[in-house]
Amino acid sequence: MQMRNQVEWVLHCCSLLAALPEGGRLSTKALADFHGVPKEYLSKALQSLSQAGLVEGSLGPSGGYRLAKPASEITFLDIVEAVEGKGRNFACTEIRRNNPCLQGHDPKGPCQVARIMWQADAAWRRELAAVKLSELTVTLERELPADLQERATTWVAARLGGSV
Amino acid sequence: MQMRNQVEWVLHCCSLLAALPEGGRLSTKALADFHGVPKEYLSKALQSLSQAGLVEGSLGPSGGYRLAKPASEITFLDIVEAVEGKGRNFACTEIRRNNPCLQGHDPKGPCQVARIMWQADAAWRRELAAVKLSELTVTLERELPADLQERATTWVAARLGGSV
DNA sequence: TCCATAAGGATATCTATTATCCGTAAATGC
DNA sequence: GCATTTACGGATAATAGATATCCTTATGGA
Ligand code: SF4
Ligand code: SF4
Repeated sequence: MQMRNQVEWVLHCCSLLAALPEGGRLSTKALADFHGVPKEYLSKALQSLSQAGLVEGSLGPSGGYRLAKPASEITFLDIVEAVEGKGRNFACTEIRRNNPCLQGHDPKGPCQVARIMWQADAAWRRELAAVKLSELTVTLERELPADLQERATTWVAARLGGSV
Repeated sequence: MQMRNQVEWVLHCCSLLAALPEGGRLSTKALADFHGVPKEYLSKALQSLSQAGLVEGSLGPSGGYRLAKPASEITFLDIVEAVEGKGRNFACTEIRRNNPCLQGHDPKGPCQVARIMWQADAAWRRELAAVKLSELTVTLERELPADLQERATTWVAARLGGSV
């Protein structure tokens, strides 16, 4: 039971987008190069973010992605669910209905087993919902020594799109 | 990101084993029939439980499984981890090392992103660890009307192994 | 007009889950 | 002893899901 790699990718991407100057954008290509992941596949993940209303894509040269709302209004849960889906991590396949000696019984609603598993799932989501993207101030970049941090900034600046 | 079906299966199996009379056992076949799942594959899951020290198997006719310790000393987390593994649900693939403009930097330890994801994972496990198998008193069976509950009891009794 | 880009459909590749099969060894009853 | 029943483990097949690539379309900017 492991999350997709896309989750790690988009978290890094969002962290980068959040650090962009006002009005700036980054293209899929730039994001893919920066993180060393396949561009086409990352594109799918970014489209998921876009459909979830977390980022906005724009076309044409100097196009690319930017956050669709302030980083303080985006939570980790938003990002994770955009890529991973909102489905619970415990799926009940209703095996109780297969029971040979209980045919004819039509149980209504989930049982205690499912309730407990879903409660744990809810705790996980609650934890993620409590962290805003804007709180991710100590990102990959910020944890770097100053010189490397600047190198990254100029690398990004050289590829900036949008109306900066 | 979904858990295996085996998790649902073994939770039901443990619930059944916990309700067994002292010294009683149930074979893989009985457990598979009761839940309507493939016997051979369920067997793998039960072997996982056995290796985790949660249940004890015994050979020969009237053999089968029983809990290896009191239901009050087994948590949901024990059961889930036995089948699903102890690995975290967020795997860091260290994509930060792919970064073209940060070569030569050797980051030590996980970043803030990973820490947050792992914290949520920990919350999920904490929730599961807080529920003992013995607290699962309102199980599938107990939520049934009395007549069906008795039918299930006799069905199980007819297949009981061990020294009852 | 031309190019760079997001978006989405189709499809291939790879990996993990699900499932089945068979052989071995131990316990039970005869 | 002997046949039967069972857990256990290895090998393998079938299926679903994640990963990755390719191609087409529409749009915005120069
Ligand atoms: S008894 Fe609970 S876990 Fe089992 S199939 Fe029904 S709802 Fe799902
Ligand atoms: S920066 Fe964090 S999430 Fe990204 S690769 Fe490193 S440890 Fe993993």
